[in-house]
This record gives sequence, C-alpha cells and structure tokens, in this order.
Amino acid sequence: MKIATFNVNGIGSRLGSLLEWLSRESPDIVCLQELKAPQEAFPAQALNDAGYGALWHGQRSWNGVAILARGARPIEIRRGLPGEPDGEQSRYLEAAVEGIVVGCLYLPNGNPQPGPKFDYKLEWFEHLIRHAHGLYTSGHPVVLAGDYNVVPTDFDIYNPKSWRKDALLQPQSRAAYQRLLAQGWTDALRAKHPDEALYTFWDYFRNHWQRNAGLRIDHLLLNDELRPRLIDANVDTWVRGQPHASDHAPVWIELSTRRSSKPAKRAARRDKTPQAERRDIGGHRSEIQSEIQSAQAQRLATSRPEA
DNA sequence: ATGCCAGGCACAGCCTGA
Repeated sequence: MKIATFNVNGIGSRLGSLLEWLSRESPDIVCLQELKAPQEAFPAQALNDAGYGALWHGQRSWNGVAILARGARPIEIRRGLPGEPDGEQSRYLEAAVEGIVVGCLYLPNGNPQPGPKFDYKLEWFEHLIRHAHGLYTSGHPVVLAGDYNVVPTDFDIYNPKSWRKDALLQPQSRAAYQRLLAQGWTDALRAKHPDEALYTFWDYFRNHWQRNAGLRIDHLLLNDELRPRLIDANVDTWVRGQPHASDHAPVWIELSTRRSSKPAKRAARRDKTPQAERRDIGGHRSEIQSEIQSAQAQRLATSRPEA
C-alpha cells in the first residue's frame, strides 16, 4: 500500500498534472495541500472518474486540504484541529482509510518573521502537537502527512545560508517539529534515507529546480502502530520536472498490507486460537472501524452542521 | 537586503506563497 502527500499549489491549475501522476504511480491514499479552491470548485467528478474517492476541506483563494483514496471513500473523522485559533483557514483534515487514520495537514508558512504570521505558525503548531499526542496513543495505526513548512535540519536544504532568516528554518519552528517527533513519531523519508540529501520543494526562483536547490518540508510521520509496516519511502521528483508543475513534488511511503509481526506472533497466528485471531489484521480493522464510527456518532451529535 | 516565479482574483496590479 502506498500513501503519498502532495502540495499541488492550486488544484484548478494542477488537475492535469495531478491526474497524470495518479495514473502513473497509483498511490492508494493521497493527502493534498494548497487546493486554493472554494469547497464547491473541487474537481470531485474528475477524480472519481480516475478511480479516487475524496474528502476535501476547501477555502477561497488560499490553503485547502484533501484526502483521496483509490477505489474507496475516506471516512471523515474531523476537519480542523481542536481549538484551532482561526477556523477560517482550511489546514487540517483527518479520515480513516483501509484501517489507517490519516491526518492531512498544511502548516502555516509563517513568513515574514518575526511577526503575527510567525506567531500564528507557532500557535497552530501547538494545536497540532496537542492533537498528535492523542493520535499517537490512540492504539490505531496513524500517519500525519503534509506540508509542515519546516526544514528539520541544515541537511534538509541545499544551502541554509540564504534561508537563515526564513520562518522555515527558525529555531522555534525546528524545536516545535522536534517536540512533535519526541512523542515517538517516525519521519518516514528520513528513516529510509538517513544519509541522503532529499528535497520535496524547489521554489520557482533562480532556476532552483534545474540546480536541485531544494528543501525538505513535506513529511510523513508514522506512529508505533504503523512504523513496523514501513517498507520504502521516496520522492516522485519527476513530477516537479513536468511542464507547469507545482513547486512541490509528491512524497510517498510504501507499507506492507498486513501489520508486520515478529516470528512469535506469526506462529501464534498459524495456531488458530482465539487470542491469535484477535491479533489478526481483520479483527484489528473492525475494532478501528467501530471506534471511529462511535467517535463520528458522538461528534455528529454534538457539533453544528458542516458548512 | 531584495527580487527572482507562480496562482488567485479579476482584468491591473495587488496579496500570498516559502
């Protein structure tokens, strides 16, 4: 199973490029950011024709996030973070797909810094960290994927000198990202490529793409329930080289279909005792579904109707 | 230190992104 995150920088102007990438790479689950489209302008029909069910959280002109699932409809868990300072910015969407909880996020850029936009970035980060802790310890397999607008270390950028004052490299931004990781999350791309310079964003200026002058700011974080299933991770850099491309490239992880298990657990599964059955993915999946459905029922009972 | 490019909005030239 392949899960990807892609900041499309305008779904309206990027639809052709997005469809070509979906067709060539066939990701099973996709997190999109920067739709830059109001709710009613999302190309749900075109994506459905391409075989993808979708949930989306749009906004006029700016921001906007979506979750796609190949041959399935993502089950919505929530839109927006609990206690998010400004409910008008569409930056978070969470859904269950194939027994996995998928959080799709577009963290504020924060430039210029210092200033109110940087304050907003750090404030949003705190809400994310608080919510992520609950997800991490939920017992479900969870991936938090998106554009974090943080270059984690100087190894994650072609040259930190000219970006030193940028919000993406600030010590406060990096410290917040490290506090998130410290909950136990695995940065999947870095885990699979500890010594390789990898980038996910190349701005449109100064031939940065042609010079591979990039930044690594799009991340997929896995909790302990999902981490053992990680097989591979990489960046579909070819997408960035296409005509009329987004300034980001898709980042993806490949997961084993079943939860990987230790030999002792595999032996237990062969031995069809009731306890072994409970460890089986099927049983685990139905537990997730029932918990999600009850969470949804509670939320629907207490929240106002969606806009 | 700034603009370099690009999308959205709306149709000239801002604002925002990162």
